[in-house]
Amino acid sequence: MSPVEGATPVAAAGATAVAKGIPEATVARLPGYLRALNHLSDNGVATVSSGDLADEAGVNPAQLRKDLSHLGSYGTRGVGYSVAYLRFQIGREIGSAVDWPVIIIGVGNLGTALAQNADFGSRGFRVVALVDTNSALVGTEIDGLTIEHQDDLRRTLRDSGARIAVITTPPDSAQAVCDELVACGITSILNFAATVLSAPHEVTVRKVDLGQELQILAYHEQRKLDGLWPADDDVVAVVAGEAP
Amino acid sequence: MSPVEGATPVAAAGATAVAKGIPEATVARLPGYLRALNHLSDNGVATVSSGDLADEAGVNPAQLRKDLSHLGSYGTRGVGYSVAYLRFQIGREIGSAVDWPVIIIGVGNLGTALAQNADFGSRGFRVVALVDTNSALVGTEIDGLTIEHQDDLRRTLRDSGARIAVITTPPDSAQAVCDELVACGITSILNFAATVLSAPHEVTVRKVDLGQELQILAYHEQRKLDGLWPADDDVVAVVAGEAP
DNA sequence: CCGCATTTGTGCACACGTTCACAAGCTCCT
DNA sequence: AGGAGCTTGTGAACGTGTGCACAAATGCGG
Ligand SMILES: NC(=O)c1ccc[n+]([C@@H]2O[C@H](COP(=O)([O-])OP(=O)(O)OC[C@H]3O[C@@H](n4cnc5c(N)ncnc54)[C@H](O)[C@@H]3O)[C@@H](O)[C@H]2O)c1
Ligand SMILES: NC(=O)c1ccc[n+]([C@@H]2O[C@H](COP(=O)([O-])OP(=O)(O)OC[C@H]3O[C@@H](n4cnc5c(N)ncnc54)[C@H](O)[C@@H]3O)[C@@H](O)[C@H]2O)c1
Repeated sequence: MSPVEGATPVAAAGATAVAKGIPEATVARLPGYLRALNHLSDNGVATVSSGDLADEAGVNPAQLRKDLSHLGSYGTRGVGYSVAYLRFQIGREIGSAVDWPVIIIGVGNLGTALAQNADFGSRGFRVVALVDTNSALVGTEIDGLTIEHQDDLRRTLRDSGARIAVITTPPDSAQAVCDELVACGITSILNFAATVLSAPHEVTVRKVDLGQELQILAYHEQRKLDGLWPADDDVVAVVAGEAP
Repeated sequence: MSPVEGATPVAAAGATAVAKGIPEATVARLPGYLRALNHLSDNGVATVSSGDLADEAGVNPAQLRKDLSHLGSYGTRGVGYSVAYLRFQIGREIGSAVDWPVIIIGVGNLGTALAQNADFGSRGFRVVALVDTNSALVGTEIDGLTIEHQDDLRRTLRDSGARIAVITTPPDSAQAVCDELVACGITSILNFAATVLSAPHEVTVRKVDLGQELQILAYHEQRKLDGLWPADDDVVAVVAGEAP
């Protein structure tokens, strides 16, 4: 589309896309597309059609094309999308080009599992700090990272340069931890505690509630057992990550 | 509303509500209301208005009322909702009245954390079986539960009576595990592996992808850093769990 | 017994998200 | 060079979700 576009995908990179307004629903699906593209790339696929990519990502082909159209026209009619180029463009758009530094607050069962999870690295994130209040934990190491005390949060944040915080404390402490993080300038929080966090509107807060997910499953399971199934014909295979 | 309504909420229980069609978006919020109600109940609150409950659950009051109206008319105009009664009704609707038996496939970092998580019990779920392929793990115990071998899946499912399966295996194995579960009659699956699972449409599959959540956060964080913030005035504090 | 303050339940309008259907554009083959 | 066969990008229809605004209903105090 641009006058000169080399074989190397990097050439035609513009500013951060349309600069404004990618629908939230689209943003929520872009990571899925990126994962699908990585998978295809690993298998040596160089070009992919919207249909095939949509299958891999588990969405409707029209939806995929509309989503991608919000980033720009990166496909070629009659051919499809260059896997490498599209991967680069989506990666740039959602900021997976850089390695985001992440801090984990609350190194219990879940916090430890997250800290040891190798998956994060391949997705563009790096755990750079661990914080807890339990003095028995402070000072010990996980994967070469020393656990710091919650009282030193501000210093730990400054030293590590973390930009995204993950809260894995018990629900009671979550709001207090959130307030402290916000006071220290953190504006992106992922919360695993089963509480609604209130934060200033410029702070992005996302929640992952396992219990909630199970309860939604239980609702559907109960309906099936109640014999209301398969009374109607609508699709029930639901894949959620954000809201349906 | 019903002619005779005793102090004990159990009296007026009908069939499974309107029997059909509670919007999916509402279903996704009901667990949150239930949690809020439990919290209020713990604090000795007996009656609550839609405004207060909405605050606790982090939603719009009108939304809350509309959601609840799908279950029936359980409030009293001029007064509000009985915490105990509403809790009972929502619990019955989403099936949290019973203790759902859960099986966890893949007892690694994450699977172990989930198995040890006491939260589940209080939300109406009980881990009744653990399965793995790693022979070093099979036979060992976690919280009094012996880890079974994946090859004995069918027998383990039958013996434990599990109705909901949680997949915490590496992504490569997830689809195979899913297929086996479906073949054994499981119709509700929660998947933590970063893959899109394909299953028959009568099987409900939900996905939790931490990497995806972080990437969505990273997108917003990048926009803030890019100085596109606070250029516009719209709300950005997003709380997700399902999808929008 | 009546009027007032309060809160629910819901009709309605709007915004957002999804899917269809098709013109525009590309490649390849003859 | 030209047409056949695909595939993208997008306008338009449709469906779902959200939030306002208000009538209906309840309790209370005088
Ligand atoms: N483990 C799971 O599988 C799971 C599943 C669903 C939800 N959750 C939720 O995730 C959260 C963590 O779960 P967990 O199993 O790891 O709990 P956990 O009790 O094992 O760990 C909590 C950790 O947080 C630390 N902590 C407490 N207060 C703190 C504070 N103010 N600042 C810093 N650290 C603090 C504790 O010392 C402890 O190490 C809980 O809210 C739980 O409900 C966990
Ligand atoms: N640990 C985390 O915090 C985290 C975060 C995000 C995503 N995930 C995802 O969750 C999944 C599990 O993560 P983890 O850290 O626990 O990994 P892990 O490697 O620690 O555990 C995986 C377990 O699954 C078992 N397993 C492998 N194949 C199996 C099969 N066919 N049947 C039964 N069991 C099998 C392995 O023996 C192992 O015990 C992965 O897909 C990972 O990407 C984990």
